[in-house]
Amino acid sequence: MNSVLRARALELIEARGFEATTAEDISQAAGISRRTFFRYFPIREDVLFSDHAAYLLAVEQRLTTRHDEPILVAGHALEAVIDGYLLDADFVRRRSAVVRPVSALRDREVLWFREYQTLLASYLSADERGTRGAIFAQIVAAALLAALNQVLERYLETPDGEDPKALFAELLDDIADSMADTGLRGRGPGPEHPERTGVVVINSTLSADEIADLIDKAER
Amino acid sequence: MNSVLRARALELIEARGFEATTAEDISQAAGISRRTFFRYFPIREDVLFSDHAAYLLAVEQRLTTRHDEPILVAGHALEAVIDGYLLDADFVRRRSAVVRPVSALRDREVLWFREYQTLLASYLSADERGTRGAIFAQIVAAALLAALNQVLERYLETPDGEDPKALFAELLDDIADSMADTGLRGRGPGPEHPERTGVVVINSTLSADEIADLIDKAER
DNA sequence: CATCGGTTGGCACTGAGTGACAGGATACTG
DNA sequence: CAGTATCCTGTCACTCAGTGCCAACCGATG
Repeated sequence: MNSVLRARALELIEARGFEATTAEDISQAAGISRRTFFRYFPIREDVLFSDHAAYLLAVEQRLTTRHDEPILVAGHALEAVIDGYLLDADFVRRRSAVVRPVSALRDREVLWFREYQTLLASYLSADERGTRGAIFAQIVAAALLAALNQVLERYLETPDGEDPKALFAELLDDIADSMADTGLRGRGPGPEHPERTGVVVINSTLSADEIADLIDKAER
Repeated sequence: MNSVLRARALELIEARGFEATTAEDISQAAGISRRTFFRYFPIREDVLFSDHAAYLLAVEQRLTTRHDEPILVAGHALEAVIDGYLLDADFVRRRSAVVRPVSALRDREVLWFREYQTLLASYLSADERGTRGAIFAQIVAAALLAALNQVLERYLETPDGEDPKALFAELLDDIADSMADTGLRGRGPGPEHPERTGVVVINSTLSADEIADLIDKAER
């Protein structure tokens, strides 16, 4: 039923536009009563976004069935959404065409993506101690979701573009790398491993000796 | 008027709760008609968020009146929001108390923050070439907004906590640093400054000599 | 058959949001 | 000053989202 409603709704909206398609219209087209429609979708806009509820479950699932660097686990979990989009490519493309021009729908979509973000953030902050950890978890989650969002958007607007999963994997790597070397660290910036020394040399065309020299000069 | 409405609305909502406060109630309390109320706030929830429209302008302003590393400019611009919160601390605290338990209001707030994000993203991607630049702009904007959001949230829940501007500055630094050394770069990862050499030493208790030694060994 | 939990439909109601129109205030012009 | 254009407000009427309530129905189970 759920998916019947979704299909009928999309057809009607494609034909008449979203604002001109009432809950009554959709229910009628699907052969149910208006009242029942609102039992399936307490918010009218969500007829078009029922898939996200499923993806959300899938993401949550994947968070628990993998053990690795937390950011990578989170990223891998998010791929469930890409998988969903790929499987349902036809629907998802048509949807995006009707969502884009309607602010109420765009807003609703943003809020769905927000769900993923809070899910990831709570996962990422689970094994982080202290306030800073929770903050960084939110930041990383936001970055991951922005990446996912961009990947999906690009996939939708250029059907024959880059492979979305590959692009996402690439972005995920970049994000994970970024977070690895700075204050945006999982286990807090330093105090827990005070004796550790890390050295990063970027884009160097210099020899080790010359670098050592630079360090000498920079020391204070 | 605008601010009168805001004040009356907050009082009523504090007293009866949001769902039980109709647009009619608010308009009446402010001495205007319901119709006029909707002229000020096409969406009822926005009575409580009128300040964001102003902040948004301030942020946009600041984006143009500073020249520096783009991420830092963006961060500096966002501080306008913190300034606003600090100036209007009383209102903003009472608001947060009524917003937190009401999902419709939380959602609306999320969408306001989304506005900042798209604003920053479009600024950040302005001088970025190519697809990658636009993607990274979105990611960075999302990270900055998550940071701002966390800062404000923490400020609201613990009145006597850390200085929000200081905390934000710190997070901004972290984010800017993260982006500086990896693929998440503004002007592309490296090729434009191939001769630059950067060295970062983290949490070192070692001397410069010992570090130079490490580099030697790591060299391949 | 009886009945019991879950789903549906019908009905009525509240309240958000909007279009149309009619004053009323204000400012500008000669 | 009178005349007029402009903007703001209130009134009325309407559509439609969303919800509570109750009655009917359906399938399973004893």
